[in-house]
Amino acid sequence: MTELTRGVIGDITEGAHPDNPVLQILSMKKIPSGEQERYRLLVSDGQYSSSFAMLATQLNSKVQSNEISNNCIVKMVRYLCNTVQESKKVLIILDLEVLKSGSEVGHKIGEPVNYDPNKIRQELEPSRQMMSMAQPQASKQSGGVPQRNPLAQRNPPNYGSGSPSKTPNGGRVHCIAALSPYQNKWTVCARVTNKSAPRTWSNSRGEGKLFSVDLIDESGEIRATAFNEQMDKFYDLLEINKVYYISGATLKQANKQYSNLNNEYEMTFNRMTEITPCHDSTAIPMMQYSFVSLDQLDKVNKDSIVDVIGVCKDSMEVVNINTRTGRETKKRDIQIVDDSNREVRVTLWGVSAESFDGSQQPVIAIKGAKVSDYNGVSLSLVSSSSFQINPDISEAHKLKGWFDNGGNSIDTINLSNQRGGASGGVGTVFKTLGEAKLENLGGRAADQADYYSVSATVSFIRKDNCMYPACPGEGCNKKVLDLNNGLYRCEKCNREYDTFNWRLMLSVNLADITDQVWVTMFQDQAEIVLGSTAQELGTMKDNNKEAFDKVMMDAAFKTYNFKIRVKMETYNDESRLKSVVVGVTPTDPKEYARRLISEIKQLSGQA
DNA sequence: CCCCCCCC
Repeated sequence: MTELTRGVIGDITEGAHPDNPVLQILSMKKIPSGEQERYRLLVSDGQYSSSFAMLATQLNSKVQSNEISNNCIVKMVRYLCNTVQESKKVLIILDLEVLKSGSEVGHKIGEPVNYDPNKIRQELEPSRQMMSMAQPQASKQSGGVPQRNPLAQRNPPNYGSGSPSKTPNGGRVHCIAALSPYQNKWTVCARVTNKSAPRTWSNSRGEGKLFSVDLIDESGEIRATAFNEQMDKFYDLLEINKVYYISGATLKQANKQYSNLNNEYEMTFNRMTEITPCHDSTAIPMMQYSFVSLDQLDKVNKDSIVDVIGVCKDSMEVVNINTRTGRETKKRDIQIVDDSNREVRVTLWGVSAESFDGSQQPVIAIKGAKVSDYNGVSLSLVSSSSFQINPDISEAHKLKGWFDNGGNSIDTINLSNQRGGASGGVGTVFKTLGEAKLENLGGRAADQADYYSVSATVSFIRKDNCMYPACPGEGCNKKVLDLNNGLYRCEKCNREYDTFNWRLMLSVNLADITDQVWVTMFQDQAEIVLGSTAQELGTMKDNNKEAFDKVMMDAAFKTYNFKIRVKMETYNDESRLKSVVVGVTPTDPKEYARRLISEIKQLSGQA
């Protein structure tokens, strides 16, 4: 039978820090606090009950998954007790193990009395007992009366693992998790885990420069930003991996769209802010992650920021990329896999891309990757992201063990199915034409393309102007002018040729059961749909109109999987969505039926 | 007070 650590709530509020105390969670309350929800818990040690406990936000998922529920018995593996508002105690549970589920226990154990530090401890009876499932022999040795854990009081009070509890001025160190805009006198002791490059901005509200850092302590994490003068003051002082006392910054609601740090607030340094290095800091953790298992990524919204960990199964070469804004940069795609048997593509940029070495198939832990819907799901690092190679954390060791013991040869599902993964075909997410219109694909921003795949039928092909004589110059393909003297002039190459190539630029209407759309198909795709080469068609067009018309006729009412790029394009101040087919394969009826079945299962909740 | 973050 699982026993509670009787009386331990009193011990903890008095400053003790026993290892692995066992409590029962009597009830939970969601605290309304902005976007980041928090749970306050009514806990019992069998003797006392108190609602002073809060769940660290990284454990919220255990409530949502019902692993933590009313009446469950938990062992507090990591916790800390802080004083807020002069004398109020708050217990923050950083990590716990559920020993017995709420449904297994089913009721409140004993008759705990509400703990009031000023009253109850004086009336305390002497036999406070430690009983735990983990130490049955301890209770036997002491003649059936379990003793308190002898290690219980060795740790210093308040901070579990010896983090500084005093500031250099002798004040108390606050924990990051307890910071809020409603508290104005505080000092935290925090490690910098990430530091951005300096950046400037200029918009209608003004211009300036800034940089930001991610700060963590044992209780939690927070982002801090320094603008203008504060950037000049603190940029060189704050170094990654070093620890600082920080006080007097502004706290405001964090915009979760741009961060996945587990904090509903973020910090802005101001002219009152003081930052001094801390040299007594071994216990401040190095990094805090909230990993999302790869099999959960398809449930995450596009553009979300997530932490992931995986084994780098495959690493592509570095390639040069020209961005839309004309800048040149480098990228490297890697493929990471985890023990949910999923793999996903991750894109690294710039220096990270160049220096990354995937040859030893390392574990990579990524903080703050951005979720993209390209080819299903893929991830991309952004400037606020960071990653660690083979970090010394349990998740990494667990994954490496899984990978080396068979995980590396498992047939995984590739969420970024560009390499012949589970769903095959032309890649990207399948939608109906109706869905593509409804989701406003391509309409989010100028010059921003969206891709989707659709199984659709060719309903009409425009014959007029469907092909043109093109420049035979290597990779040119521009339209040439027939000089009617056997020469053809290309304006782009600024020269005449004695020959030209036929190029197709086909305007095609596609239909499925939901809608229709006009798309453009260039050479390669048009040749597949027409079943003839551009050269053959060019000859027919000039010499055998009947054969040409027959090709066009025969091409209609055939069904393909089209991969379509949608983009907003503007001509003469008029914007319209333009759809270009970038891939065509015949629809395989078996694969199509399988996809429909899987969609039906998902819609009916069976998947 | 930023929040752009790239390519297929």
